[in-house]
Amino acid sequence: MELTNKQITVIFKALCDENRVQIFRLLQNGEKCACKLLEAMQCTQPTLSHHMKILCDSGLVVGRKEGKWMYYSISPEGTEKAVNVLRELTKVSDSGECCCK
Amino acid sequence: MELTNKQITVIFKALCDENRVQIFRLLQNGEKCACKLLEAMQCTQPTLSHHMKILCDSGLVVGRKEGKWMYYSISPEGTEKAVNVLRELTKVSDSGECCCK
DNA sequence: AAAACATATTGACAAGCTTCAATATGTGTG
DNA sequence: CACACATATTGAAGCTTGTCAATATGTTTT
Repeated sequence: MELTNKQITVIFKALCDENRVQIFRLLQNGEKCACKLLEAMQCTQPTLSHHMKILCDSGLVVGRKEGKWMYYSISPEGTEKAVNVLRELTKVSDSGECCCK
Repeated sequence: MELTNKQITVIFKALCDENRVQIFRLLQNGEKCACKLLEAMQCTQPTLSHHMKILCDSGLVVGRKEGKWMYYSISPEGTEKAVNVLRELTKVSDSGECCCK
């Protein structure tokens, strides 16, 4: 299953913002509801909602709705996939020399 | 050695742009000089230079100067570190439940 | 059904990023 | 030393992203 360059950028955009990195740290000890995340973060509710959308789009985080609450957690499948993508993309085959040498 | 949130974003910004993802693909089969990369990419020389700077800043790519040529390659140390950072940041400890539950 | 609550969406503005033309720096060559 | 060449830097334009106030949507409670 090959990903396009575009799809790859979507995954890693999750980690391109300090606030979103902070959200990962908050989610490390398990699922958290949006209200708890909002308490811990220093931003408004719409801003948090925006970041959570980007995180979910990346596949690294999954959301689960329960009544009026929204629970977010780190996706083991998503993160495993991200690690594999990173590994693949940075794997060196070294099958040749550059002509300029 | 703990990284700040900011430092983590610097690493993954390397992979937030389609062109830079493309550059990784070009570097996968070994070190390449800037002129070869420029040939393969569809951008101007200053733009490539800018992307290479971001890639080097991330630590995922290293540059080596030889005469008037600049050779770039994927850094095994940098990529290993990035994988570890990604693993650490997305590791779930699951040491508690959210209060809202 | 209305009120209270949690989260999402919209629209606007500011900050940051990508891109290029022009120019600068540094290296080898005649 | 002057010229050609490879790459880097600067400055400006356009696009994208992050942020917030205001508002909308959907859920529970009274």
